[in-house]
Amino acid sequence: MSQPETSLMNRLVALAKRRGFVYPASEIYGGLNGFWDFGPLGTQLKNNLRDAWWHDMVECPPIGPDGKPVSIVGLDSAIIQHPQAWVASGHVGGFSDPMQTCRQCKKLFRADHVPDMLREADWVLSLAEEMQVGALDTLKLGTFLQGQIAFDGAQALAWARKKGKKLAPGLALVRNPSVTLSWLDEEIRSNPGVKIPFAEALRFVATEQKAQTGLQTPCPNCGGDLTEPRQFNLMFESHAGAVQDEASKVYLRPETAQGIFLEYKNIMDTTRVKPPFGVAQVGKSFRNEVTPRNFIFRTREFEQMEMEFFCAPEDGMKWYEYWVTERLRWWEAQGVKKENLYRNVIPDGERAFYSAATSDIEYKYPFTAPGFGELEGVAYRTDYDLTQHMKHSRVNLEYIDQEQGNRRYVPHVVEPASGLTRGVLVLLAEGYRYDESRASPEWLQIKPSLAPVKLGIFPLVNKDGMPEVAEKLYMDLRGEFICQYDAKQSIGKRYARMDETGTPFCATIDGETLKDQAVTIRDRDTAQQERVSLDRVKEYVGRKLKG
RNA sequence: GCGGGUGUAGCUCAAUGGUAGAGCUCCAGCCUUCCAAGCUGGCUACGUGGGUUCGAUUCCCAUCACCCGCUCCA
Repeated sequence: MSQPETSLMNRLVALAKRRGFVYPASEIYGGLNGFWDFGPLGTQLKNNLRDAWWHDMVECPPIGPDGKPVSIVGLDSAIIQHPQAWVASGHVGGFSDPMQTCRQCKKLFRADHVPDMLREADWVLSLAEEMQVGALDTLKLGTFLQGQIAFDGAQALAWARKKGKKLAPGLALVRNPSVTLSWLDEEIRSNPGVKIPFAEALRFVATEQKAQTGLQTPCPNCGGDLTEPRQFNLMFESHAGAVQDEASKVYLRPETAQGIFLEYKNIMDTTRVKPPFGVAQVGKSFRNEVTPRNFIFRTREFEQMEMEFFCAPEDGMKWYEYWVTERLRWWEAQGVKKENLYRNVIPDGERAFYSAATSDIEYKYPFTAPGFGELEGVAYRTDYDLTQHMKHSRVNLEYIDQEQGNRRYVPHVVEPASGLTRGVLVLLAEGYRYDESRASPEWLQIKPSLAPVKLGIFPLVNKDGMPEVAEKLYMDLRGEFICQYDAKQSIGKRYARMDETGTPFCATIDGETLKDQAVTIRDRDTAQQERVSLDRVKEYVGRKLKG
């Protein structure tokens, strides 16, 4: 079927605004980068998704591998916690990533990624290759070992001198031959026949040449000069109390997870849970993202649905696999098509340092398609968090398992961390339909139980006693599920309005109703109608909402 | 943060150095017996701040927001 000219994302943003799902925050003041407001329908949709998650996590958790329901309790911790908590979690140190920009090509890099990127940079590799080729005759230079370039120091030295300066693994040599050559001299003298790993050479040069020559680390992209690393603190800061000094500084949480670890002991002491068990929390988090982008995909204020699952160390991987599978299944159950979901297993080296295994559950967003973008991360965090908080707080967080002869251990943690804000985007993108054969070409196919409005109630025409019957039906049902009474304009227009907001059912009172006490119920997806007697509408819709 | 693009009504667009139109939406009324029908009327806009000019929505500068790319990330 034909699609309109504007991109799917543009149409989604327009529809979201037109129908009151999502507005730009502070729009009358020109907006604020990275912030969005949820309108009446968007709030309802978000709450419905949140409630579904809460129900399936806390109120009625899934069945575990042993055939019994897993044990999960809920929590709502403060957004602002003791500043030390963020030191312990690593956010104060690790979350403020130093970034560098290239003065030539203007690209931005995380400073700690630069060495790795350099190792694989095209211009470095091509220089290495050149060196290798030149070496074949006489020097036997350059071998590739596990992605690293190692070279024989003495031969590299000779080769470099012969060539003048162009020696690559010593990328270093290219940029500052004298410093590196003298370093090589030293290394070779003290240790003849040494093989010098590329990364080591690089690290040396990064510090040495900077100290001696003022030259900065080269750019992985073009070889140009990078700026000094600049601190980007991703955490929002505020002050607790009226006095704004260093001592009163606090942070808005960048993730909800830590609140769970902080309350771990209290929950253990008061609620009779024991490993394996989970603690679930939904709430706002804040990050000063470098680049908020893509509508509500990356925002500076966002909402997370996180669950920390505590288990014995030896069971960590088992539960990790369990939760990856379970979470994929859950998103499918919310109406997300299997082919639009993807499990991205994060490889070694790309994971957070504390994680022994991580899988991202990714969705084929309109702006990533045909690729995928993150929706939820399932991380096996080992005992990192609890151990850190033990160190910093000096409170013992070990579990003593009396069923295993008073065995002591720090529980391991598997964390399914989902973006609620992103989930709403997924529901909108997944539900968006464009079909020119319909009177309402644009409509939202949202799972009925998640739809903001469940039932539209219309008198076919605004006379002959129909409004009275419709109003009575509305009064009867408004306590059961969210209904909308609408008597304005033509019936087709009212159906179309409901289609755009994703309302799954519309009950219409027509001329026959007065005789047979029945209404037609129109299905959003098929536009088919079914005649249902007035006293059975509640049961009929209620049943459909469950299905 | 860098580069590129865009900014006129709720949405999609137009015109113009002399303060702006259309379609759809929305609201009110009439009408209307099942898929955005019709008639009448109504509300609503030049992102913001400077500069040039007699006069700026239009030209220039800055800024803000959004989109694309780099990068980051739940």
